[in-house]
Amino acid sequence: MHHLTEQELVRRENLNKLVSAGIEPYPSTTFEVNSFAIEIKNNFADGDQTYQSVSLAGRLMSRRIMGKASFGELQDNTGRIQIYISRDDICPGEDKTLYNDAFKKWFDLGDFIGIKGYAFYTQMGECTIHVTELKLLSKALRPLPVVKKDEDGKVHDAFTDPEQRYRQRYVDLVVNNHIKDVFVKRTRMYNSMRAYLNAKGYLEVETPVLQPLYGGAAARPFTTFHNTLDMKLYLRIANELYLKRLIVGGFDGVYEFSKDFRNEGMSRYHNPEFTQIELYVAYKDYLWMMDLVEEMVEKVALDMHGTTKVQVGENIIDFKRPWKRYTMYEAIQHFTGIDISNMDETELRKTAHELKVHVDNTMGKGKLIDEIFGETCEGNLIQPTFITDYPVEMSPLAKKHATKPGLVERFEAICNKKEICNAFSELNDPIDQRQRFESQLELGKRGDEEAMMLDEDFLRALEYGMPPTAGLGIGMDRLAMIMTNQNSIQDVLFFPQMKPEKE
RNA sequence: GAUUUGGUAGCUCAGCUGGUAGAGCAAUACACUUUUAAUGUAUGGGCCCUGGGUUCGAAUCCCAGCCAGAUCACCA
Repeated sequence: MHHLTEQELVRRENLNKLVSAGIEPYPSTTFEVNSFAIEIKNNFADGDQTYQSVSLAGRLMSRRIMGKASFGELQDNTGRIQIYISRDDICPGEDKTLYNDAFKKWFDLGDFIGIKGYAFYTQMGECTIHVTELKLLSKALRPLPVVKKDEDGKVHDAFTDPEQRYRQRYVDLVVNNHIKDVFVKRTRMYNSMRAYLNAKGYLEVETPVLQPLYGGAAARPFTTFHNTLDMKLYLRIANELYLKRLIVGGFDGVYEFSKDFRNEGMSRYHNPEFTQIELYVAYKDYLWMMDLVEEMVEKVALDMHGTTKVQVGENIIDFKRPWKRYTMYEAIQHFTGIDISNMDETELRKTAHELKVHVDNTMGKGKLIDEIFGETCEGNLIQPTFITDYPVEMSPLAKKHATKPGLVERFEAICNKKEICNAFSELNDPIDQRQRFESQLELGKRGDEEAMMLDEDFLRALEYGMPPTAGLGIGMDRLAMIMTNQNSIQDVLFFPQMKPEKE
């Protein structure tokens, strides 16, 4: 129990006084709500016979007491509306306790109240509820930050400290009502994608979070332990290998919104747990998948904003199809003027030095190309752009390119300088897949902590035969950042991971 | 991890080259029946992040640490 502040003590005293007066501070009750703040404000016109018997519930967020009458603001799920309370309306009899003592002294800002009354316009022209019945629904024992707007609309005492906002998101949501919009939009984004994929007939599935072997991506995992099985388990870093098993099993299209966990650094783009959607569709390849991504993301933008154009920071990003497409070699040539498509490792290393790209001796050909691309191209790609045909060394789960040796059939979509999706024609040749795993094991032995594990059961599944399959992963948090114009992943997660709060 | 900025009342923040801790809002008390950042009068409220040091004296200067933000590098 922390030390109580003066204001917390006052609120506890107020609670006791309410109880003494026979007013239950936490009544067990339902309160029938028939209207909402913003709905009334948007629809009520002076003189209308509508909204003459309304019932609302929410927090009391401000109070202006003028003797026997008071104004205040009630904040419900939709927003705020002014309320007008006159003593003799809520206390028609001799007993004025509810107004004189309870409302004026013992209620506090932040308390949940239920009101009944009728809408009207004040002399100042503000849509207001004239309260005829007032009921305390739940007492608040801690003071909320009081954020105010002056007559020019300028905000005072804004609750902006990011640490407090993230740690006490409940306060952030109450006080900074616009924060809700970000999360409502995020859910709308999920709904839009679900609707799109369901309409195509793909099945939403669930696969294990606790995995005896982790796989499907290059990343360091979290480990945990199962007592009864007496075994080490990993929290998944991707769900790719399980979804492909389902394609082996005969589903033509499966997808999963997957909460994944990676034990790596944190930044404004990285949270230890994050969400991806992964989609696998049988009898398709990566070129087909590229069309799907364009179509789906364009639809998401339309569903969320009513237009394909989305403001992100200082840029307007247009998701209208078709998006630009470059092979990785073309992109590098486009932004540096250098054609690296026929270079060997030595020439690539020399080129990297000339371009002032930081490389080291452990890097092979594929990694060198990837570094050159990342340094010279990514930062230039604001509008959604597909980059295709990656070096095979970087893509142990992707199918070798049908016509281009050393490359795989893979693409990423880059948008606002960041990767938003990664997709390929899935490697379904079990012998090739085993060799790729084995070269990953070699990397692991050399100290690469992100190297993949060899998954015998996954190979067994492939040996039973997997149809040609296109696979896709989209970082939902990254996409949400773009679609809601937020600068940090913490702003699109309700509860971003934080260090423990000190006492 | 590197660089950098910050941590003072419930909230937002002042506090200069060291000299008794400040404002607005919130809270408490009183007044006020159409206000709206309500108003007026009065009142209370502080481990100045933590620990060392310099000094007669530290919120302030120095060192170390903790926490957080921003930028950069790597994984989505």
